[in-house]
Amino acid sequence: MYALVDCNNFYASCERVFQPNLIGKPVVVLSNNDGCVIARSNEAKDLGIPMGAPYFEFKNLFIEKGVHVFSANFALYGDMSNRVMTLLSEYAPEIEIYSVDEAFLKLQGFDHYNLTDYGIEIGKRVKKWTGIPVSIGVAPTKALAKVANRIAKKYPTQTQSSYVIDSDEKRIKALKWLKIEDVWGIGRQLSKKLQLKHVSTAYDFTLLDDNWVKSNLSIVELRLKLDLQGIPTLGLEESQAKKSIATTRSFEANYTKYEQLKERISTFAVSCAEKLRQQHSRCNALMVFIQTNRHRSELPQYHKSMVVKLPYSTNSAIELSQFAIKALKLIFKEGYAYKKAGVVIMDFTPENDQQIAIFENSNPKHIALMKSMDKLNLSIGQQKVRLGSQDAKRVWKMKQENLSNRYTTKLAEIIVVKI
DNA sequence: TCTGGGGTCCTAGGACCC
DNA sequence: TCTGGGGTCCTAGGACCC
Repeated sequence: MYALVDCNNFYASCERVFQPNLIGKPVVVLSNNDGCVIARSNEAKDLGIPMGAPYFEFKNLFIEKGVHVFSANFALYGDMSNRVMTLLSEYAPEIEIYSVDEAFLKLQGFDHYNLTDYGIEIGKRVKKWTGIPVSIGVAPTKALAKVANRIAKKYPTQTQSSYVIDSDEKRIKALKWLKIEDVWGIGRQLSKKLQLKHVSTAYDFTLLDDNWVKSNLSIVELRLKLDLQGIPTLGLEESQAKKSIATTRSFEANYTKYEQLKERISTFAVSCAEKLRQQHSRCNALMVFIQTNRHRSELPQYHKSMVVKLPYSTNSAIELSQFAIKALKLIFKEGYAYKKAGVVIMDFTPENDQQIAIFENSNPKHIALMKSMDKLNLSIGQQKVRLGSQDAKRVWKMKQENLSNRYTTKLAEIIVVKI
């Protein structure tokens, strides 16, 4: 059996751990730049606030309804996530951390356990030790565990939020209840396509012909279908090194000058390089993109990206920044108001089996230099040591008007309890 | 005025090989 | 007049997830 443990309204719940007076009240968390809503407490959902709601459109409603608003505090959420995952890994021999707020546990050798009770026990422990409420779905396959989790979330009883699908009757009942567009792996396009075939529930989907699914949709949907039928097809995935790493941002204002974008692109490349060194890889290609504001269709639009194959593999911030700027130079056009840009690095090779190129190689001196840079930034603060091409005067700032403290990762911001 | 960020996988089609 | 068959690799674009 697989258990899917999912934190309820994760970011909103993280904020509530440190402001328990907000329990029972509507809470939302905003994206970077305080752009749009990315997490909502149940009370906020009940007010009809949709996922992705633009803050500026909903600001008045928030004030009127007393919604508590937070800017995204990813340092806090990341740390809280680690705490939850560490705890969960004690409850099963194998665990797949599926996202920041979700994990699959493989419950092998639990034949004599009451899995509903086991789920409740996990939930209680996580709540008590981290303050985060979770829902738990248990079933013979991953896709069905997702379904069970939805039921646990939707119908929590007073003290528990755990549901087990352990018979075919329960499986069919659950699948008949679940709308096709709510199935894990069926997004907007696929559900539209399926509805044309008169598939409106997950159960209808499992009745389709395998060949039809494979040839009209794809192998992915066929695997999903089998998994929903109770035939384990999706296994636990091992955590592996990333295949691409991205740093992209929307800007608070529009940028029209090349120099402004150059600074941003350089900083993004430096940030990618740092993440790359953390996983001990080098990259062999990078992509740079710039784009205007797609929400301003009355303005001239321009989207452009460029992939650069590197002449040698590297994880040096200096070299990646240089290549990224070269690419930017080629795609930048005057006369547009740029709103967003990013750098994506890909095609990784391990740090320590570097191919020596014939003509050009990564500067070997950068290895020691990057080590020092990482060490300094780790001890004195992020981005304290920067390249000359980066924001020397710290002009660039993200809009974060309602940022909470980094309670768990910054000593100066630790929670104070008055007794 | 103001609309996020970071990933994965699959498919189709083109280029190329013998 | 007549123009094969079987592969691999790469890329762009699209779909999905959180």
